[in-house]
Amino acid sequence: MARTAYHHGDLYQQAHEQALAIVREQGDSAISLRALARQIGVSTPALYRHYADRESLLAELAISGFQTLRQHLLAVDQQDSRSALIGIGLAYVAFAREEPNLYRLMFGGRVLPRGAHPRLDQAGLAAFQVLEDTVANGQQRGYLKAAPLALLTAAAWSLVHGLSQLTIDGHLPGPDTEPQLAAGITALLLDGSIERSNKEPTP
Amino acid sequence: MARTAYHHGDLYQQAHEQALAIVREQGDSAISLRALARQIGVSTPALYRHYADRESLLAELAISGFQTLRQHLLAVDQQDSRSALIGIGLAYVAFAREEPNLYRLMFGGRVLPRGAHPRLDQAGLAAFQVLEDTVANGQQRGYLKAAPLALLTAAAWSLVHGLSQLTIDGHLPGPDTEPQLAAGITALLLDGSIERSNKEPTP
DNA sequence: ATGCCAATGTTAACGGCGTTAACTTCGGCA
DNA sequence: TGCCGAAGTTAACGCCGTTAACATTGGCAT
Repeated sequence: MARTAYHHGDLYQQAHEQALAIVREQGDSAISLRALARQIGVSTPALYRHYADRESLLAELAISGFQTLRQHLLAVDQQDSRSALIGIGLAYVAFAREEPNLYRLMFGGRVLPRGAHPRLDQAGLAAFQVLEDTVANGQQRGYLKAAPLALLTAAAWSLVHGLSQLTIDGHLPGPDTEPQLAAGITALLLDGSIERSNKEPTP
Repeated sequence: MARTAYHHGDLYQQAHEQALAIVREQGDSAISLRALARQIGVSTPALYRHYADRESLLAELAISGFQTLRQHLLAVDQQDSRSALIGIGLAYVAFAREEPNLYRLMFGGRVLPRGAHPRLDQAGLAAFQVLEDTVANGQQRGYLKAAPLALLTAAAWSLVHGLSQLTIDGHLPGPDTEPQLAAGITALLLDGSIERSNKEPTP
C-alpha cells in the first residue's frame, strides 16, 4: 500500500527504526506505543496493525539485535582455534558494551519470556550456534578437550554472557581495563578446556 | 506508632513482605503500588510515607535478595579450596534457580541502575565479597594461580552469573541435567586457574 | 472502466498506573 | 494538657496499553 495523506505506507519499518533508536538510547522501559505513534505522526492504534502488542514490538527489536550479534560473531577469523575462541569472546563482550540497552532487552528474560515469540528464540539460537560451531571445530581439530560439546559450549557461553552482563551493569572495574580483562578471563577458561600439550596443528 | 483503625502501624514491613511474595511469584513487572496498597487495605499514597517511589521499593527487595544470597554463599564449607569454589558456584546457581524472579530483579540493571541506590550497591558488593574472599583464600593456600585477584574473581563471578542467567531463562538443556552441568563447568574454569601439579595442602 | 474488499488508517473510550497536593488523625513528649 | 510531627486520607493530573467501531483507499476481479 502506497503512501497517502491517510495511509502512511511504511509504518512497520519506521516504527521499528524509531523504537530501536529509543531502546538503544534509553532502554526498553522507555518505549511507549503512544509516544512512538506521536513521534511518527500517526494514531496509536495504527501500530496495532503491525504489532500485536508492545511486547511483540520489543521482540522484533531483540530479533534484529540477535541478527547483528550473529554477524559480529561470524566475522571473527577462524584460522586458529584458540584465537577464534578468544576472538568470539571479545566480539561478544564488545557488542554488549556497544549496545548495552539492546543487549539487556535481548537477554532480559523478564520482558521477553522464552517460548512466547518463536522467531526470537530462533534468532537467539542462531547466534548461539556460531559459538557452538567454533567450539565443535576446536574439538575436531584436536585443540579442545574431548569433553561433551554441550558442556564446553555452555561454559563458554556462560562466561562471555556473564562477563557482558556484569560489565554493562558496572559491577566490574573501570571500562578502561576492559578488553584485557575479557581476554584474560577467556584465556583462563581455555587453559582448563585445552587438550594437554597442544600447539594447534594448522591444517 | 501503634496500630489503630486509622494508623496501620506496620505498613513498611508488611508492604515489603507482600511485595517480595509478588516478585517471587510473578516477577517485578507485576508490582503495582496501587494493587499492593489495595491488597494490604491501605490507600496508595500511604506507601509513599515509607518508600520514595516504586523503584525504591524494588531496590529494598533486591537488597534482601542479596542478603539471603550472601547467607547461602557463607554457608559453603571452606575446608578444601577446590570444593569451596565449586560449592560456591553451585550455591550461586541454586539460588538463581530457586528465586529466578528475585535474581532477575537483583541483576536486572535496567530496573535498578547502579549508583541510584547506594545500599543496594553495598549489598551486592557484600555478596560478591564472599566469592572474592574464597578466591583470595585459594591463592594464599597456593591452590590457585598467582594471577591478579581481580582477574580470577571476575572470571568466577562471570561464569556463575552467566550460567545462572542462561539457566533461568531456559537457554540451556533441561533443568534435570543442571547440577552436573554447573559442577562440570566450574571444574573446567578451575582447571585453567589451578597452580600446576597441585594437591591442596590441607592446613 | 467499475465496483468491491481487505489492508491500513482514524476517533473515542475503558481501566489501570505512578505520583503529588492538601487535608486528617492521633500517640507521645514538653 | 496541649501540640506537633509521623502516618494516614481523598482528590486529582497526566500518562499508559488496549479494544471497539468507523473511515479511507489502492488494487483486483469482473
